[in-house]
Amino acid sequence: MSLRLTNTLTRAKAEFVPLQAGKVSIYCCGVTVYDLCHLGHARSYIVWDVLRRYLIWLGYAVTFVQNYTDIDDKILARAAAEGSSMQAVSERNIEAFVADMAALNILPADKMPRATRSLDAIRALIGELEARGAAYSVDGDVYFAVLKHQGYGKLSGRDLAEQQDNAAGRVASSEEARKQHPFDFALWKAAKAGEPSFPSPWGPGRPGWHIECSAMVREELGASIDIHLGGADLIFPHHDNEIAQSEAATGQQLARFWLHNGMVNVGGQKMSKSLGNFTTIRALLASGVSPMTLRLFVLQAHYRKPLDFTAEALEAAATGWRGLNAALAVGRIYQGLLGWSESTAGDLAALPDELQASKERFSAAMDDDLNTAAALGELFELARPLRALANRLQRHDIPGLADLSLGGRWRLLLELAGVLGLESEQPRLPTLPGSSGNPATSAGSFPSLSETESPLGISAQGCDGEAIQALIERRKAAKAARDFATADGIRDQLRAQGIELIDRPGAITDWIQR
RNA sequence: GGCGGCAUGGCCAAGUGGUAAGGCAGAGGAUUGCAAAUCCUUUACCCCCAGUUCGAAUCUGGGUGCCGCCUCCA
Repeated sequence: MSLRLTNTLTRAKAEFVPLQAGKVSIYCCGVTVYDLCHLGHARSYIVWDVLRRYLIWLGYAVTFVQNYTDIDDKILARAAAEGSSMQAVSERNIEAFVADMAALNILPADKMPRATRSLDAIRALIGELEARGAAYSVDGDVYFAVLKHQGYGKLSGRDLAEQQDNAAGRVASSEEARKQHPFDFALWKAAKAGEPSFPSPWGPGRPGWHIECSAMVREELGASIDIHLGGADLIFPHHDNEIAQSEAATGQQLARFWLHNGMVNVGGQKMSKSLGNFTTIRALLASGVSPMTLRLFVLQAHYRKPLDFTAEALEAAATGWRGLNAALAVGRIYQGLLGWSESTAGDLAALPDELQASKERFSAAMDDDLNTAAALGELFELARPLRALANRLQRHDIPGLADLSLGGRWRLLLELAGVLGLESEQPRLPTLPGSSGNPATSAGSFPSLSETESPLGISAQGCDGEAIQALIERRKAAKAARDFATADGIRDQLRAQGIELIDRPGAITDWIQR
């Protein structure tokens, strides 16, 4: 088995072979930091995070570089609107980006260059292009001459001659007059009055959008890299321009593999700022959607296809994640009872045939152009017996020998889920009226099972377990009196607060936080 | 107009020549005072037409519908 990826450059799946054995260099187009990230960004960076995790799992040493575009018209506009500076807007949104990515369990890039800190490399690259005759300057602007570059548009499949007519009229006429060809694009823009600018051989100004990526790739990873990532909306013109700039300067192929993710749609239309149909990552998380639910939602579709964002689909992902989470968490919650730990529960080097086959199906799915939907199917299959075990333990059934032998399955599930960046989440803390608990003390500990506390151990974790227990006692009394209306009322009341009561034999009632 | 992509059960979504994964929702059963959870069982002539083939959701041709890019965009 070997990893095969769809390469936009050839529009075909091809076996992935890195330039240097055992090493993979990846450049991922980052965000323009003029605003918060939305679900479209989340999808893109989740799937590329999975690509990266899978390559690491396969044993590659991966170097992952992702840029911040912190010079841009929109950032300037935002700064002007709020009376601050380009730098202030950028810093704020970079901070938000880092927090959002961390919340989604996306591994931070190895290097995160910024346009404002890469100006030397940018100016040097523009200078080279000019010297080679691939670029020309007009009144402080510098443009790339697309006609001078053999094969311009090869990524998007655009033909300059055919495209010329369509492009005419789409560009501001004043700018068009200065260009030799309508598709020529700015490498350097002369400063306008009142805007921040940087010195250059062509006069004060700032870099065009595309050039920063070419410069950063070369500076951080070299002339030729293994994989270049981005959203499908970047194919043209951004990536075509990037290829033209880099290859005109170095004479080498910029990237061997170009991977592009599909868009997130809302009501069949692309989520975008201009349509106003976007949901920011933090708004979604603040609404109670868990990060892992979002990952599951994204990974249940193939990365190249459009993904429709609906409340229903998200709800389905949330329910699905709850089941998967139960299986992932069982070994940790009942560690004392089962004697499992992540390092000792079963030998992953000598898996029984059934689990070995499962692992191979997972790999085969991932090898096939990151078929995460199929890989997830395998995870759910692995999880089923573990969910059943979790349920029995929740009801205080004593685990038998067959249950204990599920340790290897649990560890395998943990490992494969980890490749997708799915990790079991601790139950969220209940918030009860009058609760004065201190959530800060609750992290990380899962008490072992006992007769006097909830099996999930939440009663000891900073919420008002006594209040809940008192209600449970009242309900128990009501049930004994066959006053089910009162009993159900208490259960409904707690449910509204996110507490689920579970009756089990012996007139014992457990509760867990949803 | 040019380039590219997609159409699979109520919803989401895998599946690229051999009689349709998985998730959600639904139905029946076990369990339950009722729930919740769990377990078992169960729900598809794969947009249309024609063709290739012993055999097609999967290949070819033609339709129809939808989406993305061609301006900033993950």
